[in-house]
Amino acid sequence: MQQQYPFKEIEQQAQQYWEANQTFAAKEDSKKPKYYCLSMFPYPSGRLHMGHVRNYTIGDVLSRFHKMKGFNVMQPMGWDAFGLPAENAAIANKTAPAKWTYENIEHMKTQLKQLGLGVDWNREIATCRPEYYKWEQWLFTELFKKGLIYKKTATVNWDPVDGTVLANEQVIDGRGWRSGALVEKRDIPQYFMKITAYAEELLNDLDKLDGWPEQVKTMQRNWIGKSYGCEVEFPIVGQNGNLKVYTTRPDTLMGATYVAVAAEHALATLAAKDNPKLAEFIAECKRGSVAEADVATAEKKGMATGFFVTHPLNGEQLPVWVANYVLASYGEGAVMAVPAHDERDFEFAKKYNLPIKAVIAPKSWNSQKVTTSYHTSGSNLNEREFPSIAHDGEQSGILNWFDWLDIFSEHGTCINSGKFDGLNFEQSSDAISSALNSKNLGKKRTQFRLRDWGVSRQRYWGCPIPIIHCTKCGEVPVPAEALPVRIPEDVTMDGVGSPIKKDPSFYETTCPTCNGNATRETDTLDTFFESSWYFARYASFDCDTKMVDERAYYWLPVDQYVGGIEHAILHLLYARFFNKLMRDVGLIKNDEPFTNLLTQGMVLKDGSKMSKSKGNTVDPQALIDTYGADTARLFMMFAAPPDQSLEWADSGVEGASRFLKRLWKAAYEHVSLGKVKAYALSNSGRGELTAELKNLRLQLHLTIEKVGDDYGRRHSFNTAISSVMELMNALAKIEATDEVTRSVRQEVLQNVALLLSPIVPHICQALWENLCPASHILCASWPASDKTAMVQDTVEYVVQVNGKLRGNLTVSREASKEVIETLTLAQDFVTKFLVDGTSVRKIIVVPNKLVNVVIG
RNA sequence: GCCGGGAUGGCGGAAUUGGUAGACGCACGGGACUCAAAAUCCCGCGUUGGCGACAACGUGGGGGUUCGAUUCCCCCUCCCGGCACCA
Repeated sequence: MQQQYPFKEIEQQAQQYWEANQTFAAKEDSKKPKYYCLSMFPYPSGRLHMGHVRNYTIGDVLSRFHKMKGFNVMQPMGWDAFGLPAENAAIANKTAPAKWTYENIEHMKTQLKQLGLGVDWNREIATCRPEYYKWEQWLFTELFKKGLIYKKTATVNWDPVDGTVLANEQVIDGRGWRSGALVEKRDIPQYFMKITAYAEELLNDLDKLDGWPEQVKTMQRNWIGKSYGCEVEFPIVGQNGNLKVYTTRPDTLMGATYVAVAAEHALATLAAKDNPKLAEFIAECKRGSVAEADVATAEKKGMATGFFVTHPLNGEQLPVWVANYVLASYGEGAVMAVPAHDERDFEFAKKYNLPIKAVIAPKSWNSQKVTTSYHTSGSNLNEREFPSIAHDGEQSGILNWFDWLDIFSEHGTCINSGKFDGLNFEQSSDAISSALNSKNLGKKRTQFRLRDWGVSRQRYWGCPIPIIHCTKCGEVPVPAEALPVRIPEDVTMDGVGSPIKKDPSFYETTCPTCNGNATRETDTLDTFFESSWYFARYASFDCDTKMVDERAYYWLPVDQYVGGIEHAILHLLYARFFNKLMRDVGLIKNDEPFTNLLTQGMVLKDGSKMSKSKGNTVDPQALIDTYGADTARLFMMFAAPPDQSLEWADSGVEGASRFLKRLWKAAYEHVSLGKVKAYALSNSGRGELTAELKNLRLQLHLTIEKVGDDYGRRHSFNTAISSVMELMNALAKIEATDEVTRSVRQEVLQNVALLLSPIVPHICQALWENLCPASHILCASWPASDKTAMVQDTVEYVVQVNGKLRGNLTVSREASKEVIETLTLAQDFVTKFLVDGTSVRKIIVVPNKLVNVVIG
């Protein structure tokens, strides 16, 4: 054994050993419980970043731990290889996106191998390979035939100067990132997947996902957004037909004072026909990005259309406005505005002097005497008198208008609503919807916020959409035997549009149905398409006859999925959707793809996400070169719990490296004294252990329990490491070299190697070779704790007086509550507080923990 | 704007079910070793007062529940992630 910790040598040897022995090659084996551990595959951006190191180390720790626990583990790896950055790099470097991508994959694969991941590289996939995307093209055609994919127009960001569609990311402050031109919204026909047909199941099945973080399930629930409301129709004055809106607050219908439609709404278009000012306003609304965050934070603007609608219940005529805060894509693209009970409507009404009419009061308010209708043009808006108002027992005569509003976006009791007065939310919703129903002007309806998934992209570096357009036969899916539709890889990118859109050899074809001249679809699929089913392909990575074969029955669902919290909604929802689609075409049997989910936090530097644009990246390669993979892995796992963001610190790496050096040194000094068998009770006939060694063994076996629990249940790798550090600190204090001490030291070191091997596998394998030359660490299983070593004779209690720590009390393990109370009251640090006629009011004893004496 | 998270010493974090706040590590200070430095080892290290024993304060801010709150409830501030074409 070398005296210095030779990390380079150790890591190379271990990695060669794993490769030569195919240590991590996964095989179906019904005798063992399977454990499919999947980390989100990387986009091959060029070099590994710290987020990758963190993600893949977490996955590797869990994989290796479960392997030791006797599971049949599969940990695969692949490449999410289509995407926008390849096109940008290709334009910048004048190379083909494919070449750039394949070179990046080669480089990053080398880097990943240096991390020492227990990955089955035989199963490697890259989504840009025809063997892979052939199958999603096949699924696309199947779903198209089933009617689960359809075409409709959708809005995109259009750069009028570059003549290209821009991603939301490429729109900066409403302008194209390259051209600087004002971006326009443009409607083009695109393919959509009917994810809304699965909305109910996607929502309900969240309840089955006990192994998912609650926050992720909540985000998905809110995203799917099932709401119970009412559709209301407002007859349009002087026109045939009604303006339909959807509302979750039918109880406020009597307070509606105007109706607002999106700029894209048909009524807006109609009104703009002979109203140039309105047409200009609509055009203005259509400038800027389509991203919801931009729309929602924009200043609220609107313009009257000149149309009026009739209130379905009270017959009042309400103006129709075009408003930029109404989303065309949600509900009906039109809303009834109730300024008194909706903050956005209120802000809008104030700005444009629209009436505000309060119709809901908190439950305990005296409704009859409340004056409720005001116009914002009044000069004394901010101080209104509301006579006889009692709010939850509190008397108040004057209310600020803004307080009034604050109170009233919640549910309450109807006021100023005629026959609905006095009804609560549920009652008035029922009564108002049935009133609408009887007039045939509305009904109850559930609504999802979730929209169908637009999968068309006007880009080159993606999977071609397998549709042929024939003037006679229409849209014809490419027959299975003609798949894949290959994306040509040898292209030049000029920055203006997609090369395949200008390449007749790609798009000119014949119709599979009538054999006449036809053209191929030149849009490609959203790259989320590829990442929505790769987890299933790993099980059947080499199957060339089916998308997935019966091996998927064995491996699926994924037992543990690990990836960034930023994927909490989109990727994870699409993958769940695809799992159900594949189930429904008979490929797999499970309902949900990922049984357990661990969402890792970001790696930050100076408080913000490491990114090239911010220039605050730390290259993991330098870290591995200087300190080795084990140090990199140890630091990553030690610096923060996996689900929290991790602040990068160079000095912390130094500390991790120091610990491994100390560990190596401790083993070296021990081994250089010669062989010794690990202490165990069965061969303990060497007399009583000293108290010191007994305590060390107690700590060892408590640590074994804690670390197993931290890995398996808590995923708390940082505390697992710190408890092993404490154990090593305790071991370092023992200097004796007699046979018994050495046997206990051997026991500790052997177990430390096992406990740490999921995190720092290379050094642990080398330590084991030296500690136990006859065996191999990969054959060793997870250690069991020795219960007899953990029996303690005494218990230490914390003693509080009035909740403040005042001392400690050591009692025998069997001491009764009464004995503990008596002993506590005999302590000086308790009695000194018993002065001036005070007495003991109460004694609280928390078994094995704490005594609190309440004195008063 | 909406949805979801987060905030604890100089720093990263610990406290697992309401029960010792600050484990473990970093940084820093002192000491040992050394001609010296690095490395290594030992000691100290929330704030304030005190020679000390000890005492008071202390988990983003304000309120509440409790014998006891970093933990539960209400309100607020700031930061992070997502918002459907970045992946």
